[in-house]
Amino acid sequence: MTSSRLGANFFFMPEKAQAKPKSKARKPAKPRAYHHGDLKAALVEAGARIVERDGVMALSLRGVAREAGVSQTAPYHHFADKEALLAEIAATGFRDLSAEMEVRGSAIAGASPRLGALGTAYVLFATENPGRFRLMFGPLIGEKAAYPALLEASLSSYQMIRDAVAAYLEEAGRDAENPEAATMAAWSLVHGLATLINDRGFNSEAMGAPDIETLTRQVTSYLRNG
Amino acid sequence: MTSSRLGANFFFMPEKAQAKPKSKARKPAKPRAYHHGDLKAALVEAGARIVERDGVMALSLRGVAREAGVSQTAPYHHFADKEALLAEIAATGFRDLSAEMEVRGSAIAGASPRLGALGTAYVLFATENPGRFRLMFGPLIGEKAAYPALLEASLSSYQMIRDAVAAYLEEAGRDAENPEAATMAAWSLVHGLATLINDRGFNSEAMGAPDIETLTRQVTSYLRNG
DNA sequence: TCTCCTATCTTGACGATGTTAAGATAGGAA
DNA sequence: TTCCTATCTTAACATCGTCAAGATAGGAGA
Repeated sequence: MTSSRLGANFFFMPEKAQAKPKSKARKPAKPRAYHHGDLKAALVEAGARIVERDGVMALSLRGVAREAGVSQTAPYHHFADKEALLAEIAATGFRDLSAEMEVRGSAIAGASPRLGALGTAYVLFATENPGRFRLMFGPLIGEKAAYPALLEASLSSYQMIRDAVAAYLEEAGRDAENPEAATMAAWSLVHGLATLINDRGFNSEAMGAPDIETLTRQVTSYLRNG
Repeated sequence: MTSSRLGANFFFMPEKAQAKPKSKARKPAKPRAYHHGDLKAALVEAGARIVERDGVMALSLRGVAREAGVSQTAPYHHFADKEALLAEIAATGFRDLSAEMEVRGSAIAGASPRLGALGTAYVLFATENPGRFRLMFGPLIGEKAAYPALLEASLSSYQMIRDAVAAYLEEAGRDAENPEAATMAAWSLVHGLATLINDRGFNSEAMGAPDIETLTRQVTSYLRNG
């Protein structure tokens, strides 16, 4: 009953009626040679494709094998189990995230706008790759630290943000502050924003933010203005 | 390679070696009467119990039925499918979240500390009920807006935060600002923090924050000081 | 060049899961 | 007391993750 003021524009509201992909096509893409050139990479690629096309919950090991045109148990020669494949896909997500932050941030001069660019890159990556983003932070991978490649890639992303935050603090003459805590605040803000956007937690237009970049700038500005 | 500076204290690192619950006990709790008094509520309760005990991924419809001491297809007389059950469990999560925010926030006088109390309540709820929290925001429930009870409960929680933020802005003489955007910033911050804590995104002790309350206060303070 | 070793890939099978179909039961309305 | 219907059960199906055992082929050593 307390929801009447906001109406249908906030929180978990569907923006449009969206048809489920479902894609019942079950054709084994291509009959390949007996020894696939680099099946491991092909499986990761196929898995990422499925995750973005049909969603995280529609990702099955057998489905990935089908998409790669290979038998159902072939993946077990390259991954210990399904979770290991998911971890590898999630790792590519962190690598792509880092790359996108690098692209958007490296050319910018001041530490403050550079930090903002990283935040924008973060939210944009999340909204453009919602499947992998959910894989990277969702519960499908139980113990994420158990996968070295995933851990390495995620630490690398963290490090980029941390360095940008530290530079920001230094530029502001606040070297004494704990950069870890400030990093956590910055990361939390963009991460929460990305998560809420992906879950359609709210309608960005109702906030006067026409696109995600503007919205991100708008929200992150609160970290400076209070 | 960029991870050497932070070492093993950040991001997806396991805090302790944690044994998996696994609980292989398969006893049908109790032989009940043919017509269960209120099976629907019992199923939701059993599901919530499993989700917190064994994790989100270990939650199966058949398992919930077993826990409730009922046949495997009995839930279908109360829920359309598994997702509908999950949505109901997630809805109880939002209701409990709202209740905890109410308890921690209502007694506090000023709008600013009250907002801080809500944030603390939010993070505490997430860390004390990680299973349901992951259900509430994770990918297991695909289209969350399709479940009226879940939508209603989540909107109610949103409303509480929004009201607190609006009061905060008013107290600060900033009525002109868009409360939606400020709400999004506040929500994003605590939501991201809670998510990252639950995924063991970092070690709170390394940041000089002995407990979650202190950590939350520390991180949220950046929203005021920049 | 030929042999054979082994990583790679296959088929076949098992238990568990979500879900549907069809039948049994019981509590209350007529 | 009769019987209607919501509630619950058993049986079955396709799919999933995973293991076991066998087939294939590409390259190393002769």
